[in-house]
Amino acid sequence: MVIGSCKLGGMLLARKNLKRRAPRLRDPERTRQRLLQAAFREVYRCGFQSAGIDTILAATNVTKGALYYHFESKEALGYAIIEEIVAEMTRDRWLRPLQRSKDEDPIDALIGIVQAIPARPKNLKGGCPLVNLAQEMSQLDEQFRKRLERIFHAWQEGITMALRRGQYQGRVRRDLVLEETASFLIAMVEGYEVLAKNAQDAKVWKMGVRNIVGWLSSLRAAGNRKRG
Amino acid sequence: MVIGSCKLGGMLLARKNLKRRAPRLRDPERTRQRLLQAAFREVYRCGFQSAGIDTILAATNVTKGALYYHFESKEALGYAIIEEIVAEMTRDRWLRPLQRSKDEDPIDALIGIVQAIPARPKNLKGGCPLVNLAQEMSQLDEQFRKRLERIFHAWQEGITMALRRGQYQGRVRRDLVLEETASFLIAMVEGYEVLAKNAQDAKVWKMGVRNIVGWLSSLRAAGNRKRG
DNA sequence: TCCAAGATGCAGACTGGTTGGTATGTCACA
DNA sequence: TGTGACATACCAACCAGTCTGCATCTTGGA
Repeated sequence: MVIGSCKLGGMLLARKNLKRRAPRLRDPERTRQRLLQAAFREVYRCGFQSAGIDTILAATNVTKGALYYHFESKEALGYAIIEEIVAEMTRDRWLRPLQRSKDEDPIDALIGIVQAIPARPKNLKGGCPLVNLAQEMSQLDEQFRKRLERIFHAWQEGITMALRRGQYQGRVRRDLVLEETASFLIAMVEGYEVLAKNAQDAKVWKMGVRNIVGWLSSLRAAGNRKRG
Repeated sequence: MVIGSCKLGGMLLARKNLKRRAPRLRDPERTRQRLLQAAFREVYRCGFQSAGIDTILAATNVTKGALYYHFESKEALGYAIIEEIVAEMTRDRWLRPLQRSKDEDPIDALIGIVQAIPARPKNLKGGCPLVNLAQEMSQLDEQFRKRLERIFHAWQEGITMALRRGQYQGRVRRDLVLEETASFLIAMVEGYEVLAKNAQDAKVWKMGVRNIVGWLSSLRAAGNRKRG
């Protein structure tokens, strides 16, 4: 909804209000953001190929001219969704929390992250935007695939680095191939998201979280057992 | 290609040749099968929504009249793909091998099955047909979702029963909740298929298989350790 | 055994609606 | 007064689905 209005936007708005009273006529950056957000929602609902330009426009009260002024084509719009929204979501949910947990146990951090993944019906039914797009487009459009691949890579790298820190701290088992362990975690999370999406049942997701958390606990180093 | 011509078709053909020389004019079941196979391939390539009826027809040299004689609508065609092709693939790759391995170690059987999942570039890029359809359609069409759900359920049930047998035989750990363990395995397989599909790299898939196999080995009962 | 007649299986032109994209005009703003 | 930021009418392509017509097959009766 209003998620898109970032701090920068607010600042620009304030600056304008000092100069002129005109509140928000001709605010191209805002228009672009609204289009992006609406496009993301539409793509999240129907997939990229079936997402309708007209539907996006109807949802934003923006006209076609404006859209094609800001984005060269439907594909370009898709690329922007990946790079500016999907990538940001991954950073927000995974990478930053992992970086913030500098001195904590990375396994605790990962458990917290997995448990914090929202289980609202809307998210459940919609699945993971990253997986949705990868599933649909990676085979059809190399441009899509490369951009998605970057996100996957960053995701895996973030987990790997956190686990490496944990190894140095003696909290994570030494016998693990960390890159593979990170991929394994990602595969589990995505796999369960697919299952839950199809089942449309929060229980399925909760079961998944339980099992993933159990598996994560098994990564602790010998002296780091917390609870059964 | 010619997979669709089943034994029944051959028998009918023989019978016909006795009556008249006409080789295969007017063979409705064969026509239906060819349409189904071509439709499956097209849906596998582009997704259901973006699959074009005309493309399917072009691939089969069948006309629109024939298609809409055999299938009420595009959706009906999709349902048939799920129930007759995708479900069959699951039975073929998972359920029957598990049933066949009656007296063997079910964990060995599962390892064999996972390792036997083809890693050809075509399959890698295309991903798992079941997941593809679930990912795309389960949220948009309840009819699709229900049919896919049945397959998932049968899949999970098949694994659960195999593991239960293993428990009776003392080959599988007693502390497992088998239904959850089965779902966990499915989630892992699907998750890695998504990763491999996006990476388009056989190494990713092989790594996945290694890790899944390792995890499967950890399900063995104490007296059933085979190797590292 | 043969033929008539209805049913089956299919051919292919056609349609109405939707789609991404464009061309041109216009208004705000610096 | 020019350029940035739109608005709107328009278009060609596409797409699922339909309709009519026709060949082939099956069936029932003589």
